[in-house]
Amino acid sequence: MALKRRRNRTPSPVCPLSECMTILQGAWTPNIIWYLSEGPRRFSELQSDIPAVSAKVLTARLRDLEAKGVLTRSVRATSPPSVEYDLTPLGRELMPVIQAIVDVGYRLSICARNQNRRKVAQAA
Amino acid sequence: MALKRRRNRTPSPVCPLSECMTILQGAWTPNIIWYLSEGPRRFSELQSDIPAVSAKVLTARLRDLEAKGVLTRSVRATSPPSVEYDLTPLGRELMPVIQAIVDVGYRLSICARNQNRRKVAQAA
DNA sequence: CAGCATCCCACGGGATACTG
DNA sequence: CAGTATCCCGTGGGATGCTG
Repeated sequence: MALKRRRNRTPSPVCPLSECMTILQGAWTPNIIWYLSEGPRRFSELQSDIPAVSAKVLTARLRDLEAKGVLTRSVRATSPPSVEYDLTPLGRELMPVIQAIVDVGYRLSICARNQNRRKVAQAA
Repeated sequence: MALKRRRNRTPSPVCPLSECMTILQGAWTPNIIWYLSEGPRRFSELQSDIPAVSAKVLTARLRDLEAKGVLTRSVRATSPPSVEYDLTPLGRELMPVIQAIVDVGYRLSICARNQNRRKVAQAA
């Protein structure tokens, strides 16, 4: 940060506010939390909950969230191995946040649509 | 979407929930909204509010948010041109959301730190 | 002042194949 | 079942330089 040799790799400027947002970083993170809100779920269950996500990314996001204390990962050493993910109390506190985003997001998308319509009308 | 020729460019799988999150997409978006919450602000003011952001990105995010109806952009055709950005009512509704994320995020970071300490203790 | 334009890199994420 | 490994691409974003 002090000296920036050419083409600095910009390690992480990130002010405090952005840092907080990293909790919900990753396109699938909110969905994962959402589906876990109904109770603990196994890896494959999450995969069918969110079919579009790849195993790699699902693993990555789950590990991230685990490290952040949003959820817990418990391995059951059964013959077909099974792993269960569950929200921590703290993770559960994210629910209203996500819900709020969904709410406002929905109204914003409607608003944007209307504005587009208006623009089209003006253009005509 | 229907037929996927090899190496599909995966246009945008995005389930509804993720789509809502796109409002807050971009590392600097929450900060921009945050600093606008205290009232309308000019481009250069936002730049000094968030020194780490580049002009390019700031412009990009502002345009995005404008298109989404989160804020308005008003050009004042003065001799030193000045542009003011202001939150829309809808944009202002994002404030509690961001605040909530900050709150939970703060406690999560503390939690993570404690866990690290615990792990270090175990390792020792 | 408030931006575009250009270049270039890092990283998130998809696809596919393989493993304990 | 629940991943890991590899490869590859698109995009977000930083740096620098230029303009109305």
